[in-house]
Amino acid sequence: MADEPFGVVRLADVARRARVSPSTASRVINGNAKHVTEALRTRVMKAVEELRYVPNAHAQLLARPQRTAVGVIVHDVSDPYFAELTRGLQRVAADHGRLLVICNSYRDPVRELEYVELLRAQQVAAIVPAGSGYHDSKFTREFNAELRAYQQAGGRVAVIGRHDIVGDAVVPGNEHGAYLLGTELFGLGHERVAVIAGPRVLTTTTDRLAGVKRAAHEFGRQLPPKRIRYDDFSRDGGASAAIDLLDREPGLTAIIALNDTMAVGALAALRERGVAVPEQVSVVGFDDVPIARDVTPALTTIRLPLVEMGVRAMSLALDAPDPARKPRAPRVQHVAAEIVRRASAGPPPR
Amino acid sequence: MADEPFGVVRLADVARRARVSPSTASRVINGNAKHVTEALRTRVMKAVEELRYVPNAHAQLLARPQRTAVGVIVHDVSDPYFAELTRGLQRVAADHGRLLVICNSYRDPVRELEYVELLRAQQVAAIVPAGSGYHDSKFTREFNAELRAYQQAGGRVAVIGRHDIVGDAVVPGNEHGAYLLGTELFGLGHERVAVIAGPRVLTTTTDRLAGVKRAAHEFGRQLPPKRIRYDDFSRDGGASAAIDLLDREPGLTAIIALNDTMAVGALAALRERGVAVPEQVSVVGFDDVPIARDVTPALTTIRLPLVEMGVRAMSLALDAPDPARKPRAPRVQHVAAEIVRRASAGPPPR
DNA sequence: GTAGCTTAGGAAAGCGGATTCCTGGGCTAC
DNA sequence: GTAGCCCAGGAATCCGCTTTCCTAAGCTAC
Repeated sequence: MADEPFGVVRLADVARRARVSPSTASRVINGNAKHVTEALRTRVMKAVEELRYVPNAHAQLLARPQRTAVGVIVHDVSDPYFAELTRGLQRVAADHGRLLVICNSYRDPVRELEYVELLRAQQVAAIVPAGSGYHDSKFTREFNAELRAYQQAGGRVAVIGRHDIVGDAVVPGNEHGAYLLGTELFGLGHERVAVIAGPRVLTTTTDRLAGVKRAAHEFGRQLPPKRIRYDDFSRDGGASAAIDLLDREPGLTAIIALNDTMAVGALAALRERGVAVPEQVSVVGFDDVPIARDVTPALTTIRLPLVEMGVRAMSLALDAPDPARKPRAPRVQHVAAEIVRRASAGPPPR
Repeated sequence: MADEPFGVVRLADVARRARVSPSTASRVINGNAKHVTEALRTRVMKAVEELRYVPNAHAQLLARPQRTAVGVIVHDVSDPYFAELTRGLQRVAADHGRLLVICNSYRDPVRELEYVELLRAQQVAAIVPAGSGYHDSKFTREFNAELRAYQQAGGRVAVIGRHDIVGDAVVPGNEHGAYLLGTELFGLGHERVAVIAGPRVLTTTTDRLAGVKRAAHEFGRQLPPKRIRYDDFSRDGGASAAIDLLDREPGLTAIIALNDTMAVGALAALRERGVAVPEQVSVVGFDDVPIARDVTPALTTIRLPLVEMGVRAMSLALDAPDPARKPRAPRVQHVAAEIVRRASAGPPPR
């Protein structure tokens, strides 16, 4: 601790202080100390200690191309859906001794593209694009081209929740989950059921909507456009959509929110209006985010094993694929959606 | 698009394809194209396009030491407290064109130390340790030494919510906020007030506890150890602490949870037990996390402007300090805590 | 026509480390 | 006593890119 170092400490500084060559210092630091005497060894370690030397990761990566980080591109980590997903991703990454770089695209396709480039530039070992795809074929093509170039160079790709993108994939049962929601509500006898949907451009919206429509169809019911409201996948989006829907058609008896965050917003809006849930209007969500059970009434929703999905995706990304497989054949894992019945849905008022 | 490239594409490949020297290619790509003819320029751009070339960031950083990323070390991004903080950090980082690397320490001091080393190795421009400090002087010393070495090398450090660490700081009014909580409850006439606290080793716990004690003292009340329960800063921690407290002393009339997540857990536990909030027992939280207003009853809590705190910290980290200042004098910004009265606290039952 | 500039663009020198290739000293073995 | 080995540890090369340095071609001006 004697003399405080100034400026960046480099390997050469350590070597000089230990009075050895950089080669020797490097060997000691990297554990390839087979050919180094104990005396030199300790001298080097002491120097490292005193100078608080940390090797320059960039130089290391250049010299020995060994990719250490992995990247995930999510819409927004502070959204509980992605927070849970990330937790699973992180766990596996950590188990593999990998650093997880988290990128928030805020649902901006351009930013998503930029992040792929950035992660590519960082030489990450794997990229995990998580979250909905976009109905935008130009973008999708671009995105795929970028990803393919990355794979070409040895990068691994595992996608969560998209089906339009190259690479291994973990695909949640969006359509099926929404179908379950529909059958639940129609089964309870609801006739005027409205849907609070996320942005139109997102494939998640489309997929889930399709599930609801299938259920409606099966029950011989309609889901006219006026009963569908598109808004942000956010609490406030859910709230304003609910208000809007109710203003247009006060006779509604059930609302299907296409994610929990929106459902929470809807709940808040209804409470403010003095509409009793589920006595007057039933509300259901999707995702089974942690807070779903803590709002009042507790949310009937579709459980997606979010952490598990993250775990699986990162495993796909990091476990080398079976070399016997056709390299171009991506592995796809479907995860089942199941309904969680809580207090927010009941029979329609009569 | 003609021939698919194979393997990693390097600058040399681009240069070869464009039939120019690597120097020229580099100049074009970096915009230093002053000395390059339009003809060559377009040829290079075309090659970049076709090959989907992305420069190796590590090589770039080595050649032109220009730090581009910033790192934040949080306990857990999926905790809403840190999610909000991160959102603020991210916003400013993005405005500065910086990539934000998020590291989850899961409240493990050792991991925190490792992450500092890792971020140092990555040559990040700034490190933002966010979240509580630890009562562990050996660790604190180590952590500081590591951080100081980083600063020595030109790195910037901005801390959120710790006071025992070098660098600029954003310090929330933990003690004051808790004091407000105390005065609120004692002011309402509660006498048997219990506290659900986070882990003992965290300075945040100590600070907030101190605030409650000050309020108690001011009101001539006691806060005996049996009314303090230490547990994880998590929903389940809050739930089990609440149960425990109530089992020991059924006559409690108010519970102060030292963060919202624990408060939500407490609320759930009480609901399960059939204890009415706030009629029988008042519950208050701390942080004003987004869900605080969506649980029932809506949580009376202490607002910390979390996003704002993130913004400020990252600004401190990225805006060069006034060169006139003494370099060793850290800038400290205090952020005020204010009480948000909602439905979960009321007068004690009589 | 030649001296003196300017400028496009190629060659080469690092950036910080890992690693391969050597060198020379200490052995063993005949 | 010397040839042949082994091994510790130093010298040199390379990773991919940026940038400085330099060369030579194209100008202007006298």
